[in-house]
Amino acid sequence: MSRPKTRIQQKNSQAILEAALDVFSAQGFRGATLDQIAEVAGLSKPNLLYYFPSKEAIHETLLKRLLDTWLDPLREMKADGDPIAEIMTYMRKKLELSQHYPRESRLFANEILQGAPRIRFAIEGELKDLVAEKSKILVAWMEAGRIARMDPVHLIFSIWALTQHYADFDMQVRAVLGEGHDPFAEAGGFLDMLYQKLLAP
Amino acid sequence: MSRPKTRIQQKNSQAILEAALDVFSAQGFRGATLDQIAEVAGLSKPNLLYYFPSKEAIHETLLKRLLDTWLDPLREMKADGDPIAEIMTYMRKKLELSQHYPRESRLFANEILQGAPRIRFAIEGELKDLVAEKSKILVAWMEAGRIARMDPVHLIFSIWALTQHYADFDMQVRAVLGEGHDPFAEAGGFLDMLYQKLLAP
DNA sequence: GTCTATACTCTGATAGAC
DNA sequence: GTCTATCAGAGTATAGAC
Repeated sequence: MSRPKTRIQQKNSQAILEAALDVFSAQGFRGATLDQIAEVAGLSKPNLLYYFPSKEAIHETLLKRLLDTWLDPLREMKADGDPIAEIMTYMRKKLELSQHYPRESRLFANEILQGAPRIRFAIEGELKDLVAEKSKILVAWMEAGRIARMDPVHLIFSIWALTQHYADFDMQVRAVLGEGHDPFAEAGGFLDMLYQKLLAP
Repeated sequence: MSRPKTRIQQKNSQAILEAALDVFSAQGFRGATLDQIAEVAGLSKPNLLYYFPSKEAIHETLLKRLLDTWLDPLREMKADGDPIAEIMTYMRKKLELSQHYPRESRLFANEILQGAPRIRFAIEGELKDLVAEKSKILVAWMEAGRIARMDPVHLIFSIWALTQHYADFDMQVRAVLGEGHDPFAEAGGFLDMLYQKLLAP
């Protein structure tokens, strides 16, 4: 994708991606239509295809942008910090992503649910490597007796599962809680408590 | 839906639902096509529509069947049992559902991700009521000092999130773990340990 | 750069023969 | 009950005027 040069191109490209994120995350790739995206973006359908060669290309661009945002919090977990604080911070940042970027979370969930046809390479490469790297740090902390011993990869899975649940299953969470709840605030307290107990050496 | 009478009708209806579960769970509602379902079921497309009036009807039938299976383990959690054993059993049964019925889990996940357009009524009614009922039991156990105090609804959410993750994100789990792992066996051990620590009074 | 018009394909559903 | 043929609508993408 060549980078747009004029200000109008920048603006329209952004509007398209923003609209596409709305629609793809809510309807899935096949469920989304260019008509919907064009309407949300305030452009005509052919104009959409002036900026991106295809529906597929829009989707691919979104997934690429997403991945970095998604992995950053884990990248920031450092071996020389306080183990429990580092893990709690990671969990908190993932929960904040769920809260503030639920569309991105659902876009990702849709993609993985369907076997990750478009980002399999990144899952099997970048993501797997990053988890392996951070698992070593976790194991070192365990061996130093600073956190409880457990499978480090499943510990990471647990953080993904527990935080993404609040974005991906938002509809269910809110329906079950009923009115007068702040799901993310409550989740923050609950998960703090959970990981304090789980990690204590 | 009137119940089929002949053996052939029984058999074909079952084959269609089985095939549809395959396709809907992997592709989502919009992503699935009647052609795909017909091919997997070994029938012609018009023949499919002889048994079910529409694509929508097939999907609806699947979701209806799913819901009972999905709620049964929670229904079985009894106030007069041993609190920790009851909760552990519930978690284990949910994990077994993820392991043995991953397609059902993904069908459900697809539906919730997209705002549960077709089962919203059941989420807001049956499911919400069941969770409220079981939350009372959990709170009673907490007040009796038999398990640690915490938000009972988020405790239930945590079980859903942690167990369904292994079905819904199966592709990611396996990719990150790499070869030579049994995700569900490892998850079982990890989650046992997690909930022992979390629930201890 | 943007729009109208349109080509072409896919897909859900129906008609009607057997 | 099952099949072939086919319709109608939706949806992606392109042509070409402005």
